[in-house]
Amino acid sequence: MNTVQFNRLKSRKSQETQPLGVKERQERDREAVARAILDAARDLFVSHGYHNVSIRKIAGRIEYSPAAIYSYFPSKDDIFFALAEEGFRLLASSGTEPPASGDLLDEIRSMFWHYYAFSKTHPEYFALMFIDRTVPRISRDWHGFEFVAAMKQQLHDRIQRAIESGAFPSGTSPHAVFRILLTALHGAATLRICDRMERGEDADLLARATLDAAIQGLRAGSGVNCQLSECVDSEARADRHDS
Amino acid sequence: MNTVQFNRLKSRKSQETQPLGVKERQERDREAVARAILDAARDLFVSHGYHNVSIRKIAGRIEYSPAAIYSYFPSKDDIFFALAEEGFRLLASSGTEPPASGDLLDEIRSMFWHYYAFSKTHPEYFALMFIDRTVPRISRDWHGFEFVAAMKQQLHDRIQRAIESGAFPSGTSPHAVFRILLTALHGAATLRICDRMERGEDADLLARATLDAAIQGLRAGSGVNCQLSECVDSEARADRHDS
DNA sequence: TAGACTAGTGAACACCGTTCAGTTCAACCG
DNA sequence: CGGTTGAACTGAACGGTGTTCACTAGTCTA
Repeated sequence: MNTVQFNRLKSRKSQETQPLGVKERQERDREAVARAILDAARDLFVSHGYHNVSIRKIAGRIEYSPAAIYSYFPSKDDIFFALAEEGFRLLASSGTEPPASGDLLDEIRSMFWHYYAFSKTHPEYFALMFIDRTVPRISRDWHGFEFVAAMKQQLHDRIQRAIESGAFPSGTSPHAVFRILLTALHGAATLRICDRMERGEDADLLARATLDAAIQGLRAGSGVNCQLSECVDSEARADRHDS
Repeated sequence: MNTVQFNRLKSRKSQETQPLGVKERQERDREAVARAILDAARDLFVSHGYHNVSIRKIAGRIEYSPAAIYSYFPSKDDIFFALAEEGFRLLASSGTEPPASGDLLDEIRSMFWHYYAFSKTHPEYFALMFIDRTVPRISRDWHGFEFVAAMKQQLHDRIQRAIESGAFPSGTSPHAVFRILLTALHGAATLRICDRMERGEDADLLARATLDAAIQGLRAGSGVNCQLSECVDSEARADRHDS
């Protein structure tokens, strides 16, 4: 069953024939159970790891039968997708506030560092959001979250200002800086989470060194004009019109 | 059953009471079947993706019962570990030959690029080797492969020579360069494989830009003296004694 | 109060990794 | 040659997975 059909099923009885309050209470009940399912799923996957979460265990924890879950979520993947959205919200909500240290470059560094820090404090969320390949919807749809776009915009703006202040060579694409730094840190984060560090290697040090090297390289003029994606074009054009 | 017990089981009948040739033939047969199992597993996992490989499907493909597999491999994880080793051998065998272009920096760049190229030509191998979190042995044991160490040593040497030639600031740790560049490219490779690129983004361009930025940053002196891991110490000391 | 509708269940289906008693059969020994 | 051994292999099972569906119990509407 696809999501459209499922949503139709959820609100099949939408003619307002009930006295006021009944439908609302039913809706509240539904939402409470749905939330309980997500809470149980989150508990399991945060503490026991992201595999090891089964429909039956979730159902057991909320004392429902496994089949009941399926009238709240069309599939296990959708539960994980909802958790991923939760993760993105978590990342965005804790990462939007820059430290306002005065030094633009330091601010940028610490905002990117936040991405890596998130991978440490919420490894299971991070794995689900950025590494998992079993829930196709995540890789397809995560760019659609508006709070992710907002976070990205904040970083873009700050990078733009850094370019204007001369921290990066003029003509540098803010989006390219954004993607390159994120990619570098993403490497460090995934190496750590997937347990591919060398023996005795300090993950934080490697992450820091890789981020510093990438920033330094960009300041030195690497990738100044590279057009990494189509949307760079439009965003860059918009930026140019704005300023 | 652990591996030691399993190996003992494999060669339990090792008293030479048979006429010459019989034991050899039996051993050859065993190896042929083991190879057939790995071939079937590889076929399935290269073409149908790394999940979607089940013992029952492997058994079906070689027309054995699922239980038969377990007298050749102690568990499914061990089959995947054998495939991962195959992958590391593949990566090392195709990556040891540097292009000898004359420019040391270009040689280094292209040897690292080979890592990223491997992630494109053998995505399932790459995912199993560097991303998978379900087969603990891989993350634990892959550093032990001697051909991996050899490949690493080659890169270390080349980086060392680049430092001596002035391409990187003197005092730069070859191991730090190695890890930082690998981390940066690893980010690009995993973003691509896990399908977390932006819409319309060119993965190769991002990888190239990230690698270039990191190289440029290291040339500019970022991370010159950072000690990323314990073995850096010993290796760096050995290097110093060598030269 | 009769009918409609909903949430929830139990049982089933088709998979999965793994184990084990039992069969088959080639190789060995007397 | 006949009997014995032992390895290879199988079928069936165990406990697990995601998912579906006929059905029940119970609440709300008319």
